[in-house]
Amino acid sequence: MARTTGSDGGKTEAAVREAAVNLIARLGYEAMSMRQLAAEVGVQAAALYRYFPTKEDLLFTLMREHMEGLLEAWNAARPATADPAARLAAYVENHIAFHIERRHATHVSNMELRSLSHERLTRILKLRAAYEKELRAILRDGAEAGVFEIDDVGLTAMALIQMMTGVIVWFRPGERLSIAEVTTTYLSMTMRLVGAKIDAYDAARPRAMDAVAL
Amino acid sequence: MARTTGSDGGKTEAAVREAAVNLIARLGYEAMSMRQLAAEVGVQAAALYRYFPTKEDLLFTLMREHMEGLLEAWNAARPATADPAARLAAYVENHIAFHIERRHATHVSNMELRSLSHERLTRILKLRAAYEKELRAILRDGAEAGVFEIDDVGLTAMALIQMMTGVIVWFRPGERLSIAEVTTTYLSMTMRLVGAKIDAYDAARPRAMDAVAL
DNA sequence: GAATTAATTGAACGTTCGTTTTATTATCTC
DNA sequence: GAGATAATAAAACGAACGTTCAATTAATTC
Repeated sequence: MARTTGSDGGKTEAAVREAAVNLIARLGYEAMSMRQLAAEVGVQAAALYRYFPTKEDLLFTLMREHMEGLLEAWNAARPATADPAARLAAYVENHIAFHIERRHATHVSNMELRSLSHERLTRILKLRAAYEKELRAILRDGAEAGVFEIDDVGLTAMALIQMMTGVIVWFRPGERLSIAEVTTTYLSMTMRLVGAKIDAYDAARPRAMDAVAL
Repeated sequence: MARTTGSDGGKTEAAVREAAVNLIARLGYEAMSMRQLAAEVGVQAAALYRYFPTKEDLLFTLMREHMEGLLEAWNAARPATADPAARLAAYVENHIAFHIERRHATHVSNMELRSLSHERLTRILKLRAAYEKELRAILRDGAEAGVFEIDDVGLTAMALIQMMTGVIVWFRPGERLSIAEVTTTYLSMTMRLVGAKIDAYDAARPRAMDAVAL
């Protein structure tokens, strides 16, 4: 046999990406074989090489698009205001929503970095650094404006990101807590952690503005 | 050749364990080959099987001993007092000190769980659950006593553990910050996060007790 | 110092891996 | 409907994998 009826390169590639994210998240990059991935897609292993020249190319593509998607999501969600508390709240909300929605891709991007070549690792880490820099800027502005109480901006940024990203380790959709409840709790923990002077969680929500004492 | 002069089973086994932790942390369990590990120890691959019947046995042994060590360290560091803030401070200090000291082993225990058989995975997760239960008990006591302000004990415990364990991702001994500085900052972030009513960091240190307003 | 035990080597086993090559068939173009 | 192109199957490649086994030598025992 050769080309199968109804075969479509676009659909196959999309199916490969989705299956790869799930398989790598579950088994790990090294443990997933190309034959396993092909079987999941319903295709022979050789067919995968029409879309990705090597296994590492596939991994890198998944990671790069995940990180670019994260930066794009933040650029879309970034509020216009200069208020550090409102910006921090938006950052937290975007981060948690994005990571819960893409748990598997996040797992891959965080756990499989060591399987990339040096050059590609550097490119992914640059994207990550750009994203983290945004948080540090918010924390620095808040600290300088006196609305946050922060010992060490860099260290606090890392602590917050680890805390927020950690959600994907234990969160399972449809269990005890909803995404909204988790986000609310993480927001208040974040605001307390940075020593926010006002109830910035409410202040960050325009519809609740009038109820907040500024 | 066969047995080499000066060869000693005890020393070889210890060398295997140490090399395995470092190699698995750096390359990942699946990516590390038994031949690579043997070369690191200065021995042939077959020699490894005198000490560990399979590669997975080696992994499991490293993980189990790491988790047992963590529980033992906490049992040794656990303070006698009932004061939640003091107990929380002790938990944070012990957690950070232990994890920084054993960065590589922690990496292995956190990242390679999926390479364990179901039965062994369960055993490791039980040890982890026992350790996390200790933190939840502290948080619950503090919330009930009114010295902590906590929305959700389980969620706060997970957030704190993720935040604290995250230290091993970016901390490198001998760089900008010392272990003591990191611990101090994490302690104050923790106390703010749980809404501790008093400066529990100082309260947890007997020598500073008299300076704290109770 | 002979017998026993401990520690290791070197070679080999069967399997699986990522990848390549070639052939074959479906779909599209005109 | 013929020709071009896209999408896949099937088979094969050499390399590397975890593991086993027999042989060999060092250290220990008596």
